[in-house]
Amino acid sequence: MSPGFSSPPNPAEFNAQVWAMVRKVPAGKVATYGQIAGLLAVPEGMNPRDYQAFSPRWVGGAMAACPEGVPWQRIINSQGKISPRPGAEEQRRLLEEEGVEFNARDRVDLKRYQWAGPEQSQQEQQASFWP
DNA sequence: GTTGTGACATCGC
DNA sequence: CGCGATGCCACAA
Repeated sequence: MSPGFSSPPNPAEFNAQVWAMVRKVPAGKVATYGQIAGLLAVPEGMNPRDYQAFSPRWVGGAMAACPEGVPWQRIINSQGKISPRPGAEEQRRLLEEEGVEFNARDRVDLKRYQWAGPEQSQQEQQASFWP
């Protein structure tokens, strides 16, 4: 089910921000939960340290309810692997179609495929596409 | 009221 | 570099 791990102050709004950020991730790139959480603004009145500690879970919770149109497949954990969940194979297949290479251990090289950020997303798209 | 668990992150070996 | 184990909060049984 959706545990919702510690609901953020405004779950609906937080989820919307997460989805918006995920939509900015270009094809062929991947982002980690913590990265997405870090790109989002910290809710007021909340200790950044706590936010950093739990926001990744909230991102996960948001992905659990991700609507259509959101490239949820590009969001993986900091280890560069797909979290063990039903549909993981589907996710991996989709990423491979986008050009993301998987290691022999079902792992992605984050140094190479991790999303640089929302500012450089446009450059990434129109600039050099990998050989 | 208590126990277990979760689309993660980080530290240690 | 890779893999295993631990911790955080809140909510469900």
